[in-house]
Amino acid sequence: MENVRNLFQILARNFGLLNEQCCDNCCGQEVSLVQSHILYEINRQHQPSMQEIAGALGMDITTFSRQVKTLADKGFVKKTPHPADNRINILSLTPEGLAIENAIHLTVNAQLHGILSTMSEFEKDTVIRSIQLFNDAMQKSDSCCVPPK
Amino acid sequence: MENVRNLFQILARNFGLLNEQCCDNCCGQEVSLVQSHILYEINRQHQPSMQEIAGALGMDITTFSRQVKTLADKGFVKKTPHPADNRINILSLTPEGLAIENAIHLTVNAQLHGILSTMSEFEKDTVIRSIQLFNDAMQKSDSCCVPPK
DNA sequence: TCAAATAGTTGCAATTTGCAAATATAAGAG
DNA sequence: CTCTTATATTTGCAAATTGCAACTATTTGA
Repeated sequence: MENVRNLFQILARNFGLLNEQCCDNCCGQEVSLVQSHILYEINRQHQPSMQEIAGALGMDITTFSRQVKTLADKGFVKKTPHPADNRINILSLTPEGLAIENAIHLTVNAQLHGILSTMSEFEKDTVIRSIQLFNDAMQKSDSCCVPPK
Repeated sequence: MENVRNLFQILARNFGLLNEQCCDNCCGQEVSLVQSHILYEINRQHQPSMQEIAGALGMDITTFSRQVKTLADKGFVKKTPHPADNRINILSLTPEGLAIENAIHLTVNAQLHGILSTMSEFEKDTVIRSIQLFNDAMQKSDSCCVPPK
């Protein structure tokens, strides 16, 4: 009841390790862990700008700019000028980028399901619903998870 | 039921942001995020060696060695040669290191409780129990969360 | 007693990071 | 319409982080 931090710290660490390993396994030296986060978020959003993705990930925009350039050079991400505002670049995944994102997604998802498979149906449902609940609560709380300005 | 990855990806990301912000807020330029992870794990284990902490965090031992040196130079971590084996260094927090770790712990814990406070008692309990359950399942699963050899 | 194993540290060289300053474009005031 | 200001993104640069290979120091075991 008290030590909530421990739970989340360990969870986040373990998921991070799993994520990193999966990333290594499915896409070899193709993309780094942070780059995989970028692919993930571009895929998730609808015609996002650089700012939007960088903001969602809490990344410094200059660091982000360079990482996107790397991904674009590798042919995984495409930058399209916004039709109504040339300052803005719309980001999208190329077919190759999408393939990598999908590979990572399937691998991570399979690992997670493997872990959940040790539980009863009821427990599994409860765990999933709980995390959903917590994510929603986090989203609503503006005191946190808002990247610094 | 299907898309478990999304849930964990977002959870881990948001907790990461929260963790980072807390770290900035309580200890200013004192320690970086990775260094805070090191303090956390040293505090958690009982007379740990370098290998044990680096292993738990999935960090490369050489990177870890340098980070520990930085922390030792700052006076937050102490390295004590193992009495029975001089190759091994036992790591421990200095009072200053412990103070920082405690400050981070309290801040993160408070934030998390703030988020949980928007839920009913029942929901709160369920969420906490669920994460406990999942962490245990992860620990048992040897297919993941085992840093690459 | 000496060859292998183990713990940890350094020498690089590449990558990543973020602040400050620059560029490019758009929007608004007059 | 023109000039100031705001917004989006990129670069310069210098510091911090990373990891592989090689090295040192100790211990273990044949």
